[in-house]
Amino acid sequence: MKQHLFVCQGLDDIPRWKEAFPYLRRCTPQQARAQAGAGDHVWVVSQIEGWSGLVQTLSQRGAVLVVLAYSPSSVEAFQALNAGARGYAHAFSTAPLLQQIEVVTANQGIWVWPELLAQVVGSTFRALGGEARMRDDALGLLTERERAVALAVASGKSNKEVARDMDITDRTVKAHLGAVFRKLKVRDRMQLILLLSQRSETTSSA
Amino acid sequence: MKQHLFVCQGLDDIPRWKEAFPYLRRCTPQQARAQAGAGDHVWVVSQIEGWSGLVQTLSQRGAVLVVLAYSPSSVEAFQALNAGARGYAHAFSTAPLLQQIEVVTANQGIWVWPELLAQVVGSTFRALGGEARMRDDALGLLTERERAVALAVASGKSNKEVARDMDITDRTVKAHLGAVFRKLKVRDRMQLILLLSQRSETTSSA
DNA sequence: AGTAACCCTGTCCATCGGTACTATGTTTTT
DNA sequence: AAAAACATAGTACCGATGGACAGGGTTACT
Repeated sequence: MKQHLFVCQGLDDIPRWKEAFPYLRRCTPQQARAQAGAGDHVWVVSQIEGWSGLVQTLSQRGAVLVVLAYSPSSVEAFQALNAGARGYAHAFSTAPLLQQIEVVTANQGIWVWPELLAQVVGSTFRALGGEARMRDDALGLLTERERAVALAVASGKSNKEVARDMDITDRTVKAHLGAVFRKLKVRDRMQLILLLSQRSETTSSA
Repeated sequence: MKQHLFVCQGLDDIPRWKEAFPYLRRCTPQQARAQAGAGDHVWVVSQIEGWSGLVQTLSQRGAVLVVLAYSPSSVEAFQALNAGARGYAHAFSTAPLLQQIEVVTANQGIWVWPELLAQVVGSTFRALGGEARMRDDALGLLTERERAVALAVASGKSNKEVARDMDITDRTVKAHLGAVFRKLKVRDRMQLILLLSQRSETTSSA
């Protein structure tokens, strides 16, 4: 029989989840690794250590994986999907939404947090489209200068270094960078570098 | 009322489709463009000219788009999804499958031709997922905890997040991280992530 | 002329990040 | 037993970072 496992660290015990799935079982990552099999639905909170490894293992085993995030990000969503998850949603999703996600994933569908959908679709399927258009969705949103700043920062430079290289003030660099963060929906330069390096990685291996 | 439109050129008249959706209406691209609105389900055969433009227009209008292909390809799937389609399937899909797709897309999900999905999901990117794997001289220098911290940080997490995930203080995270920087001879987390992603690239190609 | 978008700069401020130094307890090695 | 390595955690310091807010200058489109 298909079982519903909910993998969390121990603290989170949200009534919403039990409300959505009364037959749901909480368990530790270890238990999930031991018990989950093909056809099972496994919900994983992205706060647990090594969640992506767990997702990868169980999804290869044929389980249906959904990753729940307390603070969703496009980068993490990308990682989740690449690890084999079929869903990526906010951990505070309402019961009806959780049920909706269950319906979708049970039917071979993919469910991604709406705010991130465009981003994730762009970066996930970019690998198949060739390198010409990858600048279009992510970097295409940016202006000339913003793009320059983004690329410089993504290469590991500090704001000051970028400022010196571009012959502008670091205030201006910060201004551009702020716009980049907003447009690409990332929260800091670390996530920016992850987002931007994904394209060269996936393209190079394609 | 939500209507189901089926956009085709004129030749295809597959019984399967009507079997799956008795209330489905066939129409031309022009009719679809004129009639389809928010909430409508529109199935578009990728053989019609300018299908991606149509998909884009209607999806922006709030319609649910599914692209049907006679010879599915990853590139075309990519185009479809980027144009805003929520589904991409084989035109000869069975009636139950079509209904399944309808369920998924009606619930904000994405449905992609399974063979293609495997290709996408299974492709590349083990950069940050493989914490279980012992690899690389660089990470080999690190202790267990240092490696865990390094990988967590390299996946874009902040010190606090890593601390929470590993159930230790952020001071300790800093301590480990300091050791990582010293051992790997990098100045900050930026260079760490650049180093690690560079490594996983070479590893994946090997 | 007016609106908008972009580029540049600035201030203020809260937080984060990295380093230095210290310290305690555990395990392993010598 | 002594030494070394490790994991944890604390304080203190200071620069880097990112957001909020406020401008001024340019170009382009209406």
